[in-house]
Amino acid sequence: MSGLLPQSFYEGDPAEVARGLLGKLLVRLLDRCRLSCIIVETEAYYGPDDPASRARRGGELRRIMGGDVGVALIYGIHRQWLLNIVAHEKGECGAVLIRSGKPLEGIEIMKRLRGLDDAHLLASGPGRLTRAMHVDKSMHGKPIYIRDHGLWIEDYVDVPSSMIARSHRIGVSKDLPTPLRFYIKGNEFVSRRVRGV
DNA sequence: CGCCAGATTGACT
DNA sequence: GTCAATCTGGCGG
Repeated sequence: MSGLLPQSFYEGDPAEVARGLLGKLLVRLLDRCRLSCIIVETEAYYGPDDPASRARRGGELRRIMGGDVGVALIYGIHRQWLLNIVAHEKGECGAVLIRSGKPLEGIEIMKRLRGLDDAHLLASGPGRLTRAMHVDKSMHGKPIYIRDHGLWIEDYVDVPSSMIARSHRIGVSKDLPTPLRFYIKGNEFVSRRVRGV
């Protein structure tokens, strides 16, 4: 079997993990069918000091974001489920939002789940990606460094740093000074909600 | 207990 | 361009 990312992959600065996830394969097992997307866009979120982080509000999300790394954190907003992976250094708090993917396996199933034919719209956006891969709240809190829950991440390609661009996070009103969105330069499957990006 | 804001999407005046 | 749908947790805006 190919390279399942180990839990240790997610132990590190959220921005570094977010960069490292570009080019990896997000895999979903659904009724013995493999759905997968190449991750092309991510964002890093930190703890209570990050004004855009859900951890700022405390509660369950903060506990999960400060807990075991490599765990799925599913965040419901505006009728969408957003997929995050808990990632931080020891004793810290943070997560990586998976924003966009390029569909690779199970494309016909994804088209059915999305009710769309255009591959460029299947998983280009955090809410679109979760719908295309049938990820919902039932995945919340589940480790993704094992295959037991039907959702995991595998090695796929190495993306050289010259191919990685960064920008400010999309849709946040109070961002940190550091750009924390990472994406593959020029990739057609990156979501485009900001003019000129 | 109700209201508000927010890491979005897609349909429509 | 504009707006509504709908989930979560903090706060009384």
